[in-house]
Amino acid sequence: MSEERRAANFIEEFIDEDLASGRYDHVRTRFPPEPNGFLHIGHAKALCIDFGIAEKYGGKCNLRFDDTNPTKEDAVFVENIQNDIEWLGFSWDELHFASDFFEKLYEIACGLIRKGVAYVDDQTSEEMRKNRGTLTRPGVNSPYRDRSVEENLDLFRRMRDGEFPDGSRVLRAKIDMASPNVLMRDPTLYRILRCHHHRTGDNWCIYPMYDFQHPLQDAIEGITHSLCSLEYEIHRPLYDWVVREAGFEHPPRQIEFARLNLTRTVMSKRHLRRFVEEGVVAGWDDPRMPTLAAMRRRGYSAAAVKDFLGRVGVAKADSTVDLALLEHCVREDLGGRAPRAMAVLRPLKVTLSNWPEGFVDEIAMENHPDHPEMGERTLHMGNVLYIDREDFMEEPPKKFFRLAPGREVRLKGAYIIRCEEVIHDENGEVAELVCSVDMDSRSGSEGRQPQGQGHAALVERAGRPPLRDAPL
RNA sequence: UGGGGCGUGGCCAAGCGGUAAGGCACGAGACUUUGACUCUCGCACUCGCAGGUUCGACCCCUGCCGCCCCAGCCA
Repeated sequence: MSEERRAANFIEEFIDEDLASGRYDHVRTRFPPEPNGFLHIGHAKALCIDFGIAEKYGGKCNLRFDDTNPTKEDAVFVENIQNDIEWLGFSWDELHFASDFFEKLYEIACGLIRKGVAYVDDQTSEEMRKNRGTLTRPGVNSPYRDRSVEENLDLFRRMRDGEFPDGSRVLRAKIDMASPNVLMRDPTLYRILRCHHHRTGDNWCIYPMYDFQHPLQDAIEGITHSLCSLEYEIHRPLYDWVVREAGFEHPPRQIEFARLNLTRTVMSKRHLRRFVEEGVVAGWDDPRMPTLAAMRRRGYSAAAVKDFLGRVGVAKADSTVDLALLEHCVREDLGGRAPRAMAVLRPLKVTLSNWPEGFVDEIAMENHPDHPEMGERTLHMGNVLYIDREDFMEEPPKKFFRLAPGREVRLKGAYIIRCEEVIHDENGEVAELVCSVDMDSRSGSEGRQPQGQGHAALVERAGRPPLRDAPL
């Protein structure tokens, strides 16, 4: 680490501090998704931070699946998540699954019970909720809070052995029911849940909660900096409590940053999942989704996505980034190297009145204006073509330089045409245009540019080739 | 009315006591057979508000105001 290197954000400042103070002599981060859906652009931000920080400090980043809630998870998601990470160009050091550590976590839980800082609670979830108090009122201790270590150990073992029905008991941390931080009011560590797990099958009927599993897993993996989003800030005291009570020597340091929000974009996995399940979209990779799979399908490159995330920055203020920035990054990336194609989104029929009968011209169209090596394609032009309705106005305002009654425009790569007649349908809508074509104005020919309006017109836009190569 | 965070231009975001970076968006102009791209110029006398400390504050202190998160046997 060079001394002159300046921290690029507050996370790096913390890490620099830790390295300078000797708290750590290396950096190891982790990206910890729950395999319950596809990764979206918001996850990509966290991913870039996790992997990016490790890379910057010459450290390592692990990929870990926090698969502790089998009711929502599936193996297809773990496979897809790995694909997405690789697509972005990141390589994880170690690959872990929380489920591979269930036995270890169980042992640690027993250790907590022996220390007298965890107990089995028989209250119903309703009773627990009621006794937890409110934001402004402290909670009250569970009547089962002072069970003996032996009884707790026995009960917890029997929970694991499947002697009790789902939801009948939980293992809780014994902290402080009067804590102003509600999360510290004896949080649940384990719950009984009979559900087939995509990796451990039916081996377990008790599953650890995030607040217990996550910090321990970080500690077990030797993570130095556990980076996560702002909503976990209030979990940090509990995170530290768990790691400390479990006796880890070098506790990881949790640092929180603001998650990504984008204008006009639904980023909640809960809603995205609903869209998929209810068929609102065709799938997780439906082009309308904010998932990496969808963006890839739309032609966004990993470089563009990472460039965007880099420009967004890392901070703690809640924010909503303008979608225009993402689009700018994608255009900038694609603009210089993507082959061009023309399309008409809202077609308006144009008939050329003086086009030679039966003549079909072959128009050579460059695939990229700045890259002749990308070659060209051939479009076929006849007496009928389609332009976008946006490129015609019957009563053009001053700054409109495209087609209008009596005006000329050049069809990109082809001829100059003049609007001679506007045909309306029964509703008075413009239905078709009759234009004359200047057969001497073929692209490449000398000189003439459309006069009067001053500019050659862009008549082609996106969907369908305006110079069609097949009858529409 | 509890606790934890955050407030710099339309949207992000630098700034760490010495007199407001950068990007996106937007506006004006140049160029253009993609009105794209590119290029040039413009865009916070001011940093949520009000006091205070200081020669000097966005950066320090005090008090307000606003927004976000937390009462899952989700992560």
